[in-house]
Amino acid sequence: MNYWLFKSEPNVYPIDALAKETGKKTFWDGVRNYQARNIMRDEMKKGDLAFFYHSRVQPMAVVGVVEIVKEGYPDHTQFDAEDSHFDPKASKENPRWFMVDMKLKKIFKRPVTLSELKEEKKLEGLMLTAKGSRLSVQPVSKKHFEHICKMAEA
DNA sequence: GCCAACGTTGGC
DNA sequence: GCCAACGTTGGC
Repeated sequence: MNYWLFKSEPNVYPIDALAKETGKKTFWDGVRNYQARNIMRDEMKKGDLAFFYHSRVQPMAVVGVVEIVKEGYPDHTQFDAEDSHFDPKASKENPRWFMVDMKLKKIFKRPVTLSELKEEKKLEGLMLTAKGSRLSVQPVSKKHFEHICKMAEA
């Protein structure tokens, strides 16, 4: 079992929105970065857990946990000329972009803020806090995942 | 709103 | 296949 982290801007899609989805799950469309795509297409497995991180807006923090409920499949927005994520080079026979389905597991009562993540020595090597790291879907080690969960409960 | 860091594109 | 130009991300 592997662990991950999704970034989201809360003004676009806050964690609260996950709880309101029909059937309590949502597809994570719109990712247009090859590294992130590869992770969703090839590496994420059903049952994997991931942090949900709020970026760009204060407080920037890990705000909860989601579970992967469906493995990588083509992101339909790439085929839709009306959609802002439309990709003219993608076709249904040859899709370029993939997404997964997730469902909410837990909203932290005490979100773990970015500055806390940076200060914690045990989280050295965490991709999120690495300089210049912008990947919107990224891996988290088991050790780091568990430690951040502990921080959220403290 | 700024801008550093990074990713992608396209001319050569 | 290089790399300049451009676009985007995301913390500050």
